[in-house]
Parts: sequence; structure tokens; C-alpha cells
Amino acid sequence: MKLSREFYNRSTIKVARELLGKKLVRVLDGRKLSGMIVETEAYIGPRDKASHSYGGRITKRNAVMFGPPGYAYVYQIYGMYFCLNVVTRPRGKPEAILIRALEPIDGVDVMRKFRNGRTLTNGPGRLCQALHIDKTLNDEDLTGDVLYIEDYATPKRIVSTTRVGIDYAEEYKDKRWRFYIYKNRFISRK
DNA sequence: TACGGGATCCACT
DNA sequence: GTGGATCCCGTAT
Repeated sequence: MKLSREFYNRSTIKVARELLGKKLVRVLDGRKLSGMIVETEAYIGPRDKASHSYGGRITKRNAVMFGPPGYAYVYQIYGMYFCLNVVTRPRGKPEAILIRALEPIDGVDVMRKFRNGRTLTNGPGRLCQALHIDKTLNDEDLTGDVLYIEDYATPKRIVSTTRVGIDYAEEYKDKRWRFYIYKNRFISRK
């Protein structure tokens, strides 16, 4: 079953943990490209120094984070990659969850083509390439039919640890706000 | 209008 | 383990 708006309208940490084992579906030209979510990171703005919404600053890039829950926040990084986030909490509470890794399920042949034979979905930039997710999906409604998340599996054991690539975030860089499925072979790093 | 850096990935050593 | 790719956006001028 497709996750409802209410699923996303809760504690971001809780949603980040519960997204593990769910199935992310991207519909492209009538085909389903999908994977099980195996790794996530929570960004708890405005207080979180690692978050784009730190300090409550609204910009053109991060505006979706300040909107209602259940929407996709997609941004470009390092000039050539995209990252997919899921917005949580009500309008005005700029929190989101970065999807960092998937275990491929449907449309693997298409993903291989988009990834040019390289590893498919074990990293935020890679999975966006595999599922053809780019800026045009920013602000996409996750309760719609283009990009959505649905029930799939229940992880046996979840690991919580520190987030990746946020050394500048001072006291927030040590928060254990990254979650992954223990021993899953598709996580981006331990 | 200019400048600097980034929630990454890849090739190379 | 290291450095380069590559460009948009945030911030300051």
C-alpha cells in the first residue's frame, strides 16, 4: 500500500527508521523502476547545522523543505549529481530525510543502462541516476503516481550511526541520524 | 556581478 | 587513499 500523507507527518527520526524496508517506486515512460530503501539520513532543521534549512533560512533551493509533508526535495550537488529527500512534518517545519541507498527490485535492466554498467543504487547520487530522478521531480507529491513509496518488507535489525559528508556541522556531526538495514549488501557505507 | 564550496562519484595510484 | 570533474546556489559585494 502507498504511504499516506499522514505517514510523513510525524517525527522525522521515526519516519527515517520506518522508511527502511519500504519500496521506492519511480514510474518512467509507463515502466516501474523501484528498490527497497536500505539507508536513510534525517535532517532536522532549523536547529541541525548539517541541514539545508539550518537557521530557518528559506531559499529557492530548499523551499520545499518548508512545505507540507510527503513531497520530494531534489537538489543538485557537485555540479553533476542529484540527491532525493523526503519532506516530513507540517508546513513551516523544515525537516527531511535523505534516501542514501536502495536494493534494486523492478526495472534493473533500465537502471543498468542509466548507470552504464556500474553499481546501481548504493549511494544518493547513484540511485538518482539509476531511477532517472532529477530536478524536474523537485516538489513532486509522493502520494501521486510518478514517484511514491509503498509497504514492502520489515527489517530485522536497524543500525543507527553518524551521517556522511557533514564534517562542518559541529555538534551535529556526531548525531546518529543515519539509519541502515544491518548486513544489507546495498548500503553505501558502514 | 563575483566568488567559493558542496548531504558525491569515479579513476587512478 | 587522493584528487579531479563540473556547475548551481548561497552569500557577500
